[in-house]
Amino acid sequence: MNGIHEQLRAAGLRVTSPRVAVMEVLGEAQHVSADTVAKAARSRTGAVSTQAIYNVLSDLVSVGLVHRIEPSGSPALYELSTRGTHHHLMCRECAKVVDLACEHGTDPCIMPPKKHGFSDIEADIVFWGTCRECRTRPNRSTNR
Amino acid sequence: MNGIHEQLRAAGLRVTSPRVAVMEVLGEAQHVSADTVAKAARSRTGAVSTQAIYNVLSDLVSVGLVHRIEPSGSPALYELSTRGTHHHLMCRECAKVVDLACEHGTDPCIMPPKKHGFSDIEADIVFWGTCRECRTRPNRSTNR
DNA sequence: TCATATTTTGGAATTATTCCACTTTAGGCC
DNA sequence: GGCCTAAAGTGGAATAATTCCAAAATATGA
Repeated sequence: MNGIHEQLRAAGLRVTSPRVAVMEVLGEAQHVSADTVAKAARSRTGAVSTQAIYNVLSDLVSVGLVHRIEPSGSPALYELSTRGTHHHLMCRECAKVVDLACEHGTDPCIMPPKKHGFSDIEADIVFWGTCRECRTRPNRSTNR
Repeated sequence: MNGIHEQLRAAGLRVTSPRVAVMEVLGEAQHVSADTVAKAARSRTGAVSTQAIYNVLSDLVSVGLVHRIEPSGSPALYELSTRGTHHHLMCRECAKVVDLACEHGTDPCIMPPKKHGFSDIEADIVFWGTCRECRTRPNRSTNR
């Protein structure tokens, strides 16, 4: 019934409460930071060490259950891999994130033309822009 | 004669020794970290504060003279914008960087299909892979 | 040459993440 | 059902990259 236990098992991971809590949190929120995951997991399980959160997230990413987005300058964000491949569009000013299907076909956008001897190539593309709200907000400060 | 002074002026920036030093450093090296820039600038100009390096790099990026690459998990890298638009292929293990022309035409790879109300959209695509040297190195440790 | 806005300095603070040594726990086994 | 052992978690300190702040220095243009 509870798919999380089975997913963990299938991935060769032991079922522990931090892991279950993190999976549950990620099931309810999209692209969240480690810190956000930690808070949400704690309000669910009680005490969970920060280290455990990072370990769990790292393990889940390793086995492919979770996807890590690492936007420039912002802390890494995590989401369940089950949502399918997509990229992200992020506001430079308020860090809002919009999911973005790659509509230019499949490979071209995510595979580089020449491999240069590299293997296992992948790309997470984060597009940066300024969202409407930020753009039209009255007195916003310039960039520095 | 010295294009750097003029480039700075044209961009509306005052000509200061940290700025000139940083521009010179970037003229000789590709995709270097702030720390590397700092060391190289110091060996050229004498003392330059870390803060100045960050300020200068940030200013140069703002006016478009310098391009910042922000690979996931690694410190930001900087390079002169004059080298034209290209993306990067980086080794997960040794952080080696290969320049990569986008050969799938121009727009498709760097513009998202729908703007979702965002403006000034851009993307720096960093492809990740494992380079030949790392892949064939004998006893490399697994990922955690 | 001077005034002033812009830059730089130095030092401390932050943020995100990782390291380390020790304790706890999940899950196979008798 | 209760051990055993490897796997996972804890707590606390450490690190790395970057930013904040207030004071001192300096580039420019009037």
